[in-house]
Amino acid sequence: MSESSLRQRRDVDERTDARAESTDSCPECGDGSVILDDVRGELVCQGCGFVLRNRLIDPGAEWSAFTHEESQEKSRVGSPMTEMLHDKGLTTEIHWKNADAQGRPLSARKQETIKRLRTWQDRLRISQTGERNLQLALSEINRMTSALELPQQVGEMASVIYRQALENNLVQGRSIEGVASSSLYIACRKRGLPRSLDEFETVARVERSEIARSYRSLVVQQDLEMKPIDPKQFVPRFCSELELGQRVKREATEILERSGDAGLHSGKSPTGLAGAAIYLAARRCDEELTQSRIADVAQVTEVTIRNRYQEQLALIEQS
DNA sequence: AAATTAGGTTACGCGAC
DNA sequence: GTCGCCAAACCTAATTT
Repeated sequence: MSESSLRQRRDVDERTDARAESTDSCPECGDGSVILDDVRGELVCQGCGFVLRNRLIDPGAEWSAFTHEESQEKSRVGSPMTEMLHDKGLTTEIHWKNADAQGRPLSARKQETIKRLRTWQDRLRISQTGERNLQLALSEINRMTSALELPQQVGEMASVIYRQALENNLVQGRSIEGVASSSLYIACRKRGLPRSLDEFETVARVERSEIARSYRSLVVQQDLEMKPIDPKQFVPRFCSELELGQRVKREATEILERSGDAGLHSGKSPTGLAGAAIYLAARRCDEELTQSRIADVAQVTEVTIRNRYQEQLALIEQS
């Protein structure tokens, strides 16, 4: 028996849940000789051949390592799959640097070879129709995700939305950047981390109206049911930008809760509503906050803050 | 700083073509 | 599809409290 099969045997023993199953007795013939066939991924009875479970997925690494170096050496695992690269990060990367894996420079002859390989690699990767389109869109999504300081997950989601739009020929006739922007905009809202169109405009390469237009068509054509933005979702972000306490945050959320129930929200800009609620909450909590500062953060004018503030104040006071 | 006011801009829905 | 129009929300800017 070779060394590697010895190691495999030990791996099986280390999989505690698998071992627990393997000590169970077979429901068919009644004796206790159920074993794990880790090549086929099945639990089988040695006596009668009955398969208890198949298609088991081994959640562990397929090798064992006891030191960090060993783990580095044995790992054949690459980067995780990501939606944010047009090939989901699965094709080969050829580094731009003319050096081998140890960092030594390549000979002139080798450099020529690598250069040719790079050319072919690029052609292979981008050749199919639509791929160029996708690549541009995804790098755009990637860029804006970082610029807006959004978690990677949101970018991944936006990429999925964009792929679907592309499949359904919705990108035709409008700009790639526009559809990419609105994909991210939709992903933000779906994840409950809304960014206003104004914020998008500052990082996008297209106008606000264009983002809005492709947003509309995406929502309508793809049957993405979008609920209107809940102003409450802006509260945590605005409060932390203004370094306001937890009390203000809670109070503001409650105010929005109530003004929403009273039907004060329809048609009004959610950032304005959130801003006014925070302003009102800060006053009630005796925290320092001018209209001009909150207007700045919420990206509406002081006038809007005032108007919403008055409405909310009237509602709070009558109770 | 906050409020008030006036006048201009914009996005949106709707119907006509 | 797009043109034209409307009403509401918001904006800017000037002025007052």
